[in-house]
Amino acid sequence: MPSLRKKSIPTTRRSAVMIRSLEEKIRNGSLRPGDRLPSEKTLEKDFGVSRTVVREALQILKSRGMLESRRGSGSFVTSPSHSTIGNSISWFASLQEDGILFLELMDLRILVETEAARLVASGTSSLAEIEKQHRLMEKHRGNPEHFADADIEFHLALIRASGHSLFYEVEKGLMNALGRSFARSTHEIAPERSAKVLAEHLLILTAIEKRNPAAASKAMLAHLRRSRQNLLQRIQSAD
Amino acid sequence: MPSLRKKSIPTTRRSAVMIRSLEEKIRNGSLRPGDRLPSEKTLEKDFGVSRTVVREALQILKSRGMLESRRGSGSFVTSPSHSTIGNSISWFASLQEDGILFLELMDLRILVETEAARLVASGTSSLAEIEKQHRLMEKHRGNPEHFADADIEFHLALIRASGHSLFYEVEKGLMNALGRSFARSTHEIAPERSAKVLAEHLLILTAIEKRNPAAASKAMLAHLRRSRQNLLQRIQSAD
DNA sequence: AACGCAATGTTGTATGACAACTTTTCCAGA
DNA sequence: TCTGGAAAAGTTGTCATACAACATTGCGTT
Repeated sequence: MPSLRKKSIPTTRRSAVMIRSLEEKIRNGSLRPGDRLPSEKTLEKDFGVSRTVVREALQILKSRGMLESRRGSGSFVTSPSHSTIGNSISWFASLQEDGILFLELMDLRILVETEAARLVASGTSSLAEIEKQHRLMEKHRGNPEHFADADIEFHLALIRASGHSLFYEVEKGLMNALGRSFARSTHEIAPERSAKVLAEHLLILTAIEKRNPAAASKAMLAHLRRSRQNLLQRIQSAD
Repeated sequence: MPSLRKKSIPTTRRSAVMIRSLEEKIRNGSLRPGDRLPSEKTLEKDFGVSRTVVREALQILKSRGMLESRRGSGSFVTSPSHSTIGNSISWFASLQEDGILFLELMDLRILVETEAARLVASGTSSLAEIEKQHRLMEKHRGNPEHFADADIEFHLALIRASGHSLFYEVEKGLMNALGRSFARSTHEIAPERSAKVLAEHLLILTAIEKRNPAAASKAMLAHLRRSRQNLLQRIQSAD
């Protein structure tokens, strides 16, 4: 059992210098989103490494969401909107099988959405999309699957309307992580529950339409707190 | 989900099925943190693919922080402690050079830290680490660099004390993304400013020590709002 | 038993080849 | 000249093989 702080500084991987170089070029703007990178063969020569290393470096940047490759065409710098935040939140959630982490996800969701509701009510942006999703939910009251979808879309539309791009990215990630394992169990919600959800949504929507930030955030807080409570019960009953 | 079927599904990558399989084994516990994966040669045969594909799959899992490889030894499942949430937030922030995004990062920071302060004050966890960082800040009042470091550590320690692992991960990412462009300009803070920071921190700390959640979150909110205001001014003056 | 050291196992890198797909080029025909 | 379309060239995806760099195992000598 060595593990005694040996000098074993793991020889810097050849791909690392390449990654730093490419990152720098992206950061300082000489490679901008949408641009095509030099071909792998070219990069091979530029950096004096084998294609193995080139592909490894590109792979790492791809899984960070900075690049994407299209077969036959090339590798391109992507815009950061392709939520890698969401992916990492999902991964963060994936390892804990105890439900505690889901509660933590819900905690963050409460913070973000409550603030977003306040922002929307304070602002002047169009509420058409939110109202549309609300009507959709009423329409699909009988269909649990569509109802749940519209529910998610309602919340996402609200955050979009807040104009806060980071909140939106985070929320997408949270929804994704929460949704996967809980959407199914949400399918079997009783009719009286969906009525309750609709009523709470209506409260939020009304407050926003009246441009009342305090009421909007309060209504959202109440709605999500109840959601969190449901989640908690489900987790405890599962143990 | 608006399934916009792209024309011609571009052939699922061979590595994808491998990734899903390994992810599943990690998730259901048949591969646990610390365990060694089968060798690449073995995986080659198990999945019927070339080593290229095996290495690509492993690489993706590595950059998600799920695995690490040691040359000559093998690939091992890592504990999810160092999550990649921070990296993706940094990346999200890296491309926007207009300061708007920094404000958004600050917005999220305000939400998370305000809530964390409330949690710490409500709980019973030890405050030793927070107090230690506070004393460090006082000690380094004259040294802007060390002062800024201790400042960051103060806030991180506070969130650690809240016991909320997701908040902590998010905060680390935010600090990292904010810190880079923020820390430098913070170097030149005037002495009266550092005094103000210390006073505000003391307010927070006192409220927490008195186990007064409302006061703690209020003090934190005031502190960070002022920080945000500073950031805003600096951005506007830079334009 | 303790130590030294070779054999073996594993990941990292290089090289070459072909498959799958996209973009460009160029030529025949109108 | 212009157009259509097929050939050509370019690019990423995958396979196969070989060796280098490093770690671990196990055997044989002391």
